[in-house]
Amino acid sequence: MKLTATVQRCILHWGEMAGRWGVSRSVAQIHALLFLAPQPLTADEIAESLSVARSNVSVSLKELQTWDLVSVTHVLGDRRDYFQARKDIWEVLAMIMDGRKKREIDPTVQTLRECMAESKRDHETPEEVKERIATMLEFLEELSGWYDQVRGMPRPTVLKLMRMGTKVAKVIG
Amino acid sequence: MKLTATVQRCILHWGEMAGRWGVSRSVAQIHALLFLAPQPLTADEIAESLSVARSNVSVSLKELQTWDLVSVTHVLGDRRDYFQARKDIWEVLAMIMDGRKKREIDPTVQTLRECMAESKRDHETPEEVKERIATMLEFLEELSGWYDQVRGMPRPTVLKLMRMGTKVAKVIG
DNA sequence: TTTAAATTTCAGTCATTACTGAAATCACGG
DNA sequence: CCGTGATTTCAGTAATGACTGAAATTTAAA
Repeated sequence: MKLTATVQRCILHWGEMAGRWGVSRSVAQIHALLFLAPQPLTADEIAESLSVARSNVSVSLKELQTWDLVSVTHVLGDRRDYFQARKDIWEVLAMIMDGRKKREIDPTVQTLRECMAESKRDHETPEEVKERIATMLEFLEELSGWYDQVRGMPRPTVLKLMRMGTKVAKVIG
Repeated sequence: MKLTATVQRCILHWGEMAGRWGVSRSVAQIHALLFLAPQPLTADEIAESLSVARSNVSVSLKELQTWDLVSVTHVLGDRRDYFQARKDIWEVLAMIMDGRKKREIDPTVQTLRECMAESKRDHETPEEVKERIATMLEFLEELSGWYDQVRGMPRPTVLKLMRMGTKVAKVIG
């Protein structure tokens, strides 16, 4: 499948951003391709379009599926898997945020809890330091709880809140 | 400087998270150390505490300063630089979010704008695809603007909003 | 059950990034 | 402006992570 210049540019940029986003270049490029593609693509088509090894595509698609960003479909009379990406950009962001929270925040909260417990019978560590750890743990837990609450809201509500911007602050005084 | 077991544990965890956060292990460890340290430290103390090369500390501290997470102080009659980290966890998060926005979102908005402009005189790319790019650009711009608004609010207001949780939605109907 | 297409696994290679240590530079006191 | 201590630069090396391609496995039609 030949890609148009505009599409290529997007895919390449996505790939360049990959490092900063904590995924490999291939994963990002494949996601960009599937996100833009009008119809689902087979793994072979993806490999050819992006000039990467077929096996690389396989692994990358697995990762995109663990992020819940890509799913598999089939066409009648064709044994091959067809892959498609979530097209709703809002959902895409939500999936990425969920993933980041799970991978970046949750393990840290876990570790900090253990550190707190451990520090109970630890008489070397200065109180000040223990307190700093405690504060940080509280903060992360509060943030985490807040995120879950917002995630639980219906999307139009969140959008409305966002669109009100600073006005919300005035309304609630 | 000898580190207590609890402190060590925190620093090591921070280091392990580093990859996912898009910084090097050293940068993360140094940040953790300075964040927990009761008083500012010299580069040499840091290098020794963490067993990393002095030059590595130098480079890492530079990076932490570009993130506005670490600053330099001095003590009278001592030519050495003393480094301290922001202790306010809220501020720390804000700095990290600012940095991520600047490095991850802003360049993407920029590129998408260019793609849009380019796609005007591009007759190969299907309308559907162009539209998808446009939608994503709009979304990122809206998100970006919203973030700036919230960043501009006084901290107590944001905290109040967060603590209200889902109640906000009910208040504004 | 056989066969062939489709997919995945994995060991090895390649590329990238992080880190070290020596040498160069800077900054200040004398 | 010389000398000493502090800091930075940078070339080389080490460590890490990504990618390839061949072999193994799975899947389903015949």
